[in-house]
Amino acid sequence: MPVNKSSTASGPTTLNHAMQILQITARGGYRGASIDDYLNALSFSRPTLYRLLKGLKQQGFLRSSPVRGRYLLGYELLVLGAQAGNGAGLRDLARPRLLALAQRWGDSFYLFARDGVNAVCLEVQNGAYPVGSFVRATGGRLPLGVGQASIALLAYLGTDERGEILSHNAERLMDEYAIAIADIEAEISHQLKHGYARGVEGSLLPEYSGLAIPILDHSGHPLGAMSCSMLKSRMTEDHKREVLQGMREEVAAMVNQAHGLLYLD
Amino acid sequence: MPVNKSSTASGPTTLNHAMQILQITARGGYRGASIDDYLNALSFSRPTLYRLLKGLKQQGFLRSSPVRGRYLLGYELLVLGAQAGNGAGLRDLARPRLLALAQRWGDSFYLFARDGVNAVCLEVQNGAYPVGSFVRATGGRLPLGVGQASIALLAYLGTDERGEILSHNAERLMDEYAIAIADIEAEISHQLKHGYARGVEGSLLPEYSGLAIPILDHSGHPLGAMSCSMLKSRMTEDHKREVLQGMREEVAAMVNQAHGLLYLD
DNA sequence: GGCTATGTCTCATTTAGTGAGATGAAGTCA
DNA sequence: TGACTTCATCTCACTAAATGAGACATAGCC
Repeated sequence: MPVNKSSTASGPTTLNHAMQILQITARGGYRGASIDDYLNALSFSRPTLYRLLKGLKQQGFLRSSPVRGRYLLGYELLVLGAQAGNGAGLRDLARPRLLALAQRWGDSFYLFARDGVNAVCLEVQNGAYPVGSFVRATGGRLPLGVGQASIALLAYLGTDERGEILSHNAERLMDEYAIAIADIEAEISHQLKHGYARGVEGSLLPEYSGLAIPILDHSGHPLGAMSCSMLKSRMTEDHKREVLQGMREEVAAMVNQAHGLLYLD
Repeated sequence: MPVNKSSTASGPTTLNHAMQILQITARGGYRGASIDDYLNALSFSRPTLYRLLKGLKQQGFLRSSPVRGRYLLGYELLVLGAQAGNGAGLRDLARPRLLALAQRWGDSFYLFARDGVNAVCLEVQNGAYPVGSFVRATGGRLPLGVGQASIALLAYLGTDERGEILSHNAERLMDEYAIAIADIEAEISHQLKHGYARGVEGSLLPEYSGLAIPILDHSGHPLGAMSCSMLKSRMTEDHKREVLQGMREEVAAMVNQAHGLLYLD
């Protein structure tokens, strides 16, 4: 199967080839990809494949698996990824705060940012209580609309932009998550009215519930969202109020710290 | 200044150019890089630079900063990086165990893997007690020789390979960390004799101490190392014994789980 | 020791990326 | 508002540099 039929792939072909290789490798998970995986999915010749594999290995973007003939993603990606997740310095600011929240309340707390039509998880801190979540770890990506953090992010975008995103995601939201656009819009209203998001109930994870609040810059644009997730049975009114309060305090402190850093040259 | 004079950069030039761009961007931290940063450090023309920037942006490897004319690392790197850190599935196996250890003992626990002449941090779980560490987060990299996890990794490599790594790192270890090769070798002996590593005391972080144990596959090769870090004052004999025991149990369980997964096709 | 699949090499071909400079677009500051 | 600076794109000729075909080498495996 082709790698990503929707990618319009205009740049230098070598670059596209290289990225396709990385995507195919990533798709193999911890087992990586084999030569045949590449050759089946790619449109260029074997020597070229090997040339690119070699180049990517030298750059640290790939490494060879202990199993001969298989390739894994290289640790350079991990290093760059760690940097990438720290957009606007948000992650560094959030990490200790998520930890504090998780330790205090025992629930699991998340930092999300917008990534095009998706929400991407920049940081997770699990608490002592067991939890189910759409993302298992840093780097997890969800279509905007799924999960409470999505709502918090969507709510503070321009109406037109939000509309584009939602119509782009509509089919996927319905098919994969059984979430309707109208319900998302209702929750966005709730977010705007009450200052926090609850997420739309879809077909997945029915026994879990969550909360999210946006992280806004001085001009009201969303830098990210902090969210939490817990078993529904834990979400009493009292607990909800307490956790929300805790999250609000941490986010307020973060934004304070951030204003000293952001947008400065 | 040039990006990386030591990298022999042989593959397709476009690929190298692209990777240089990513490295320069990463070097800018959360502020990213500006056009001039690129043009000063690179050897190709401005149109080419823009072409590559465009291509990298389309692939999600870069995104433009809210500040016009600056570029940040893209979230695709975060996603791939998360995958890359899960080599052999180790990270997924380790995460809940690190969390359990951190919650139980309050210290900070780490998962490391070897990355050439470096050790790379695949996962961190901080505990309730404050801690100083060489790596602040996932993706942190240290020259092998620094930190207790390094010792645990080095100890189970072949003698010749270990020698190459150490002589490669020797200068840096001395200059940046005030660590001598002889001391590292002494700690390696300790690791081999007692089954755990303590790390070599260098010039940095004198008030912290740590422990590490290797994660070995069936043939005795190191897949990674689990380590912990704590204030020296917390490292009583009792606490040390308990924590070591806890780590050993978790690692044993991990390896058990892993053997079902590793090297299978 | 043969077998299969991985990885490398050579070389002619020409695609496809490149540079120089001009042009357009987007902010910025007076 | 309008001049100015810097970012970003475009055009086009050029040739460097990536490519493909197929032969060759190497490693693991039975």
